Amino acid sequence: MASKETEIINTLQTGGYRFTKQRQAVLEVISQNRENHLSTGEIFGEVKKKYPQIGLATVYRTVQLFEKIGLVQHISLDDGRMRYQMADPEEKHEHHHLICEICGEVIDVQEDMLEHLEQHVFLKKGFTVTNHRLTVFGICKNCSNH
Amino acid sequence: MASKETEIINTLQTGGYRFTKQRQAVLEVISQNRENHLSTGEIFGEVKKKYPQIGLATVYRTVQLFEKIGLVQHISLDDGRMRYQMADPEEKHEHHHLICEICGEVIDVQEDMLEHLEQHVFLKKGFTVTNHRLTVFGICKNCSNH
DNA sequence: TCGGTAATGAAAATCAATTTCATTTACTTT
DNA sequence: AAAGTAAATGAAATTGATTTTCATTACCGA
Repeated sequence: MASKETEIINTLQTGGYRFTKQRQAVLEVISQNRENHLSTGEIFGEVKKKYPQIGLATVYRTVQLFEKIGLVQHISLDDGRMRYQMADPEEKHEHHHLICEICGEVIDVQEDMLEHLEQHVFLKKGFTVTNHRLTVFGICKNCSNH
Repeated sequence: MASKETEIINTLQTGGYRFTKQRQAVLEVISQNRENHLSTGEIFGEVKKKYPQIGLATVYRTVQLFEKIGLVQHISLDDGRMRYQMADPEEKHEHHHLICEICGEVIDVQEDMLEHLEQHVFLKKGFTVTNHRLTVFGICKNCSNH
């Protein structure tokens, strides 16, 4: 059985892409910050700790490539910048986020509560769902307890 | 009973704001394009037809003010610009959008299919929902029929 | 009408993201 | 291992949306 990294290298090579040091470093940072929803700029900052010579454009190009091959997925928290996180191959859609309006914490929600919504929308609007993004705003448990 | 516009003027004045020609023009454009989900730049373009002297910054400031007082709401279609539409005072939350991945059409979904999700998330995560945003991607009826 | 505050327009500044381009790196073929 | 070729990179310039600055103008209450 191939290791996780070997798999990734294969996926890249199949598409004619290379697994460079820079790409490895970007992947490492995203992978080690699974719960942090880093923006591209933040990823750049983390990667620079290991590879100070890396360029910002490379990070932008890399996360976009990773998203194209399904390695990561972006989320938008409406603050004007893209954030990236590892994609779960088990999930057919993006998962959802709870955003605390006080502390800004982002809590992932894995379960898909929207299965019947897809059928509903198809019947009512003739719209075939391929993906969805749900962002829920509110107050997290911590902030509720002062 | 106060007219719609009188109400708006009152809401503005209560907050110490004024109802200027520019604000009236911006409101008119958003109001007359309820189904168009105009971006701020597009609103600017429309308003300029009536008030060529209006500045872009004024439009940006105006839509943000309108959102603050609850007159309009923004939606983000992840294309890097904010869009604004009239807020429906009947709705306690934002409504939802179906976005066709082929033609880009944005279809509004008024019904709130997520009421039970709020309770579920509160019980499971201790998270109190104040608002949510659901964006559904897929293929619209037109594009399905070639 | 006067005085003060809010609002405006134009231009400059910011900020995320993209593009350009010359250079470097990494596979593939000798 | 060396050469050839295409992909990848870094730095800098560019773009596009949005925000800020600042001098000027418009509005409201005394």
